[in-house]
Amino acid sequence: MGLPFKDIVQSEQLAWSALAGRTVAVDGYNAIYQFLATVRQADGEPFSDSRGRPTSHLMGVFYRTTALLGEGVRPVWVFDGRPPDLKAGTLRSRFRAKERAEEQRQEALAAGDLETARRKAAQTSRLTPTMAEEAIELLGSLGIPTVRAPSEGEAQAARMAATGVVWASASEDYDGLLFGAPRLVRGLAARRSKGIDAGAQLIDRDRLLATLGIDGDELILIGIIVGTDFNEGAPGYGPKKALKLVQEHLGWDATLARVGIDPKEGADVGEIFRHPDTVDVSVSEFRPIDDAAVLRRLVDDHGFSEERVRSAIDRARRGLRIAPRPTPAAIDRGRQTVLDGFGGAAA
DNA sequence: CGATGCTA
DNA sequence: TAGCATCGG
Repeated sequence: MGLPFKDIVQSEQLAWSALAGRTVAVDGYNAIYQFLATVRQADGEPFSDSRGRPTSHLMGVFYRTTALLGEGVRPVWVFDGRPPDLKAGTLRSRFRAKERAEEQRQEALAAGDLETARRKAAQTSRLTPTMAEEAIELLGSLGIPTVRAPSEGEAQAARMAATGVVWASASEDYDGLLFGAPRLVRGLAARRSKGIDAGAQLIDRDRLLATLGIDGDELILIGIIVGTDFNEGAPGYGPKKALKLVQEHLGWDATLARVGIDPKEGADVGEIFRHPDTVDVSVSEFRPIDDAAVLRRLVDDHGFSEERVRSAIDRARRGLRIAPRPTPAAIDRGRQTVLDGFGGAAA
């Protein structure tokens, strides 16, 4: 995750009005990690209930979902399954980075440097299975469809966008473009209060490829050169240099040879992006919000303010009255798409 | 992060 | 009521 594509990808501003009525696949782990890192108190401590159980993930999922619904955006939340074996190295280094951040937090604390301690604490966040389960259960009470991906959530979301089950994939990471998502929405979290009708940014994959003068395989090639979750990348190559090289159209093998990436490794990583492990879901409908269940989960179980929860639900319900725009798949079949549950996968 | 309160 | 501060669990 986190391909450094910012410098080579251009996006267009997407107003909330352009998103209203659209269904998007939200990368759940991507979003929840952001919540764990940023939904914190001034002292850097994550939120927790009276029994000490973390609640930052629930706050983030609840308020973001109700905010999106309030704008008329219909989010299907997609969660990771088992990571590909090739991701082991990335997972290991993330684990080490967390350990290092924890040490640095302790040091900063001992030195009385609260600002650094707070920053380091944000980097130690761990997303536990319990957190994911609680988030999925809460989304269920909100009537939101959730999908458990067989492997990478990012790949599953891209597949859903590619098959037209949803209009776009929503994530802060660019990986979805390599997985073939025709539309990627970034910054969906952007606060409305900040700008007038701020909305988000849209990256249209076909337009991007046309602008760069490359094809989908070559986009994957750029990823492999700069490094992905599944390989290290070539030393000395950033996105601009990689793009320039790929634009020479030397071909897959010759390009990898030029940057010194093992052809077998390149082929394996390319295969993950071209044929990721995904399921074709005929995903589910957005059901009505079950107020009592939401109140029980947030207010009774975790001590949320009933007034705040009720007002967020009201906001969401107002947005749900905005007519859904048919997804591309629904248009293909000439009828409204009906999404169902967990796509048949265990949740 | 997103919601709410306070201030001018 | 826009813009900033701080609260939320």
